[in-house]
Amino acid sequence: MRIATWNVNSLRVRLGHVLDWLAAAQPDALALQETKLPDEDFPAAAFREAGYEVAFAGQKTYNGVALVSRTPLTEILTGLPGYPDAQRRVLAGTLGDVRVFNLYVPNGESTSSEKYQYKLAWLAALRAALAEELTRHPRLIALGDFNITPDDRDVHEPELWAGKGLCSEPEREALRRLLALGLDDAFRLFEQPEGSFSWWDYRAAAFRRGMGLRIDLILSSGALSARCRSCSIDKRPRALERPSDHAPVVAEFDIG
DNA sequence: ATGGTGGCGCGGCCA
Repeated sequence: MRIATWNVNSLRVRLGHVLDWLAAAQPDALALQETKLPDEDFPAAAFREAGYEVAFAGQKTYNGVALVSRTPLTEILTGLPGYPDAQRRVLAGTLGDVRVFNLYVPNGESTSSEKYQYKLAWLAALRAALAEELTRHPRLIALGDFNITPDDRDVHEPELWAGKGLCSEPEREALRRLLALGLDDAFRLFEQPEGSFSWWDYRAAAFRRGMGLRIDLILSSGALSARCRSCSIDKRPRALERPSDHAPVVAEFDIG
């Protein structure tokens, strides 16, 4: 199974890029974040014509997540159980015997922001939800825009980012607590080039200058990590005209 | 250079 995640920063603007990428990369499933579309505007027909089923949980202007997959998802869940939230950030479903969680973790802004407290509370609720799901689904993948750099290898200039939002110790600790449930950062199961990032600010020519962060992650439960054959970032779409500020991340698992 | 760019949607928020 080939599965990918991509924060597209408006599916309306990026639909062409996404369809082109699906045709080229041929994933079995793709998790999208920041679709920024109400459900009535979701371009389901375009995906079906490309041979993909769709599930989505969107809203106007902000947030919004979707899963496109070769076979339809079952047991679809939106949101985190016990954590009422108007922001559409979670969409889970089952493919075969694999439970898939598509996540758009709150950005958190700066560490002094109210949004940062929301982010940490949200991550605690996510941890509880994943812990419960893992009791029933030993094969689980949680992927998406985590808005957290796991460690300083994932930061272009760690001294500049030290302690700041996306790189602060409480956020990294929250991520480690997710991993402690029995999940692996699939990217780090393999040797990777230095300076591997998945997001580059639109400003200051950050992509051209290689100034990015790795905040888009694919976490796999141990049962799947043992079958993970590769995990990589596809930077090519970030170099297109009018790109998303994120690149897709892809993992391949020997299952099925 | 305490800025810069982009999406949404038309002023200001969010990333």
